[in-house]
Amino acid sequence: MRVYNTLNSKKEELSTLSPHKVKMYVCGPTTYNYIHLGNARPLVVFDVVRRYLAYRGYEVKYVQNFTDVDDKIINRAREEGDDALLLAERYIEEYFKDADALGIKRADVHPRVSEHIPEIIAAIQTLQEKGFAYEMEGDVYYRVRAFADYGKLSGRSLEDMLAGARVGVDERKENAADFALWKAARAGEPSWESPWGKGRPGWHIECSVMSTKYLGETLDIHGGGSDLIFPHHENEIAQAEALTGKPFVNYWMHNGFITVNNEKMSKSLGNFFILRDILAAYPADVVRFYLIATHYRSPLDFDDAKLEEARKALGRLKTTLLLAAEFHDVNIADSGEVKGKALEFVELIADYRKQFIEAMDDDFNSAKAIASVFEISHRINSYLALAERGDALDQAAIKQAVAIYKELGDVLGIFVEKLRNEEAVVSKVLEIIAVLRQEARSEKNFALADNIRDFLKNLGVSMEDGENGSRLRYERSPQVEELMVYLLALRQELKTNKDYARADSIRDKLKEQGIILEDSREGARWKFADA
RNA sequence: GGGCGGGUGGCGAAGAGGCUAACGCUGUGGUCUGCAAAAUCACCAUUCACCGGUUCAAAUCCGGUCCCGCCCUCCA
Repeated sequence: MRVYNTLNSKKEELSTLSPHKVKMYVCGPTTYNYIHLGNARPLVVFDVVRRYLAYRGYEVKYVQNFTDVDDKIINRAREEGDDALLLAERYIEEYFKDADALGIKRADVHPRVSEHIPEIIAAIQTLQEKGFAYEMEGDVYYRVRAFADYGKLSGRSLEDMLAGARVGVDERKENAADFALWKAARAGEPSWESPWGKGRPGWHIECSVMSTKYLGETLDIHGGGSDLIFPHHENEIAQAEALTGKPFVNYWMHNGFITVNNEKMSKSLGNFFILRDILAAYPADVVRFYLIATHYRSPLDFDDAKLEEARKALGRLKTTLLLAAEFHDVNIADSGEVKGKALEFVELIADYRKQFIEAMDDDFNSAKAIASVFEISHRINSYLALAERGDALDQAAIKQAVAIYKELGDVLGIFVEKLRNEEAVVSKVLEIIAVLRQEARSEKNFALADNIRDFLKNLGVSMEDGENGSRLRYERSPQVEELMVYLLALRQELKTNKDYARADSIRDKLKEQGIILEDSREGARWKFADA
């Protein structure tokens, strides 16, 4: 398994500290707002990395922090007249809603800065004792000159940096590149007692302290967006390695940015899209698919058309699941064995799984891996087109192929059922049925009208005809499934009677409500348009 | 100014010395179908920003040119 390591700009064979175990840390968000799409990329990317490592037999310990003490949070809280820590807490909760929707597995530990102040103070003290830090009027700075390897991650020398550094240099610092470990408290800010007086931690120290606390002095993998390479990760290395004298991280992984019109999506440019808004318009698995259909290190340009394309592509993959489920017949005994043509087919699918693994083994190339998933989808569809529903061999072959297909889909996390409001759907479908009956009545097609009323009655839905149409009352809400089964059967009857106008009208009305009907030789199937 | 990364069909996107340059979207034609959709079959880059070089062999390596993005300031 090979991993691209930012430390030396090469793909390297993954060799973990302990066999079959991975210690992994990913920089989490500063929680002063809802996360935007750019924040979502590393979440999804490293979630896939984590799932894939687990799939390959690694036991992964995954830590992701929350920066809940920071200038941004303090400013935001001040604007809103809120308490900084409470505000941060609130957005942590919102963060989890988004992450859960995207199918991101929770980290084993989600440490927060505010809960690690003593450890951070102790670390700064140690740095000071070792000569890597100095205090200036309640502020503590890291002495970059003292760390010989400074710049090894970002590939720049201290001299390079000084040439460019001219923005707001604090004259008190020994060196322009020195960065804050501890900031003296200003009025109205959250602060903690320390040997340097009241204050709070600088941004970079938290990650060094919390990652090593939960994962040990050396980590296998540390991930984050590539905008963190400098200065954040460079500083993390300087701090952690000065503290422990050991290598901090063996593999540094960085994801590329999301751009809008080829400009980086960022909070400061203001061209960002709140994930919550995107999720209101597109299912989470589509967003997830969009994010991993491109290699994680490549830039990814965002616009609606891209999501639309992802929706269609993923829809194709899901159709295969639907077709296979339709084909599956519980009444046919499955010997579990396949031979002949069926065996060849299953072997072909297994071969694509091998290709999938090869792609993912090569620096988590999910874009390439997805190609194998499409191949499998395609092969299953083709096989299905010729398969016999009553054939035990075909049943077994499809079952095995689909198992592989789902297995790979789950590694990527792209086959997620959308949670939906069942009641809302039911009332929409009921409405359609009611209108249908109304039309039948006005056309004096009482046989059909009564048929509908009887069906509803059996479900516990009563229909009371009044002057202005009919009123629906029901004690318990019927299932979408049973309504659809009925509606489809009814429509089939209409089709048999060549009443195409009415049959098409049903299809159109359902489509308006986000339900797609597709006729096939065996009958009709239905699905949600956004599933 | 310094440090990175990139330019592949109509679009998105893999490929990093040698199989017909994956895969998806779009488009075209056929099958299926009452129609639609879905599925299926077939077609759609002699060519990988440009110029030169290395090699039996280059989209892939080397040199140069032209564009584009990112970092050097909070940012995933």
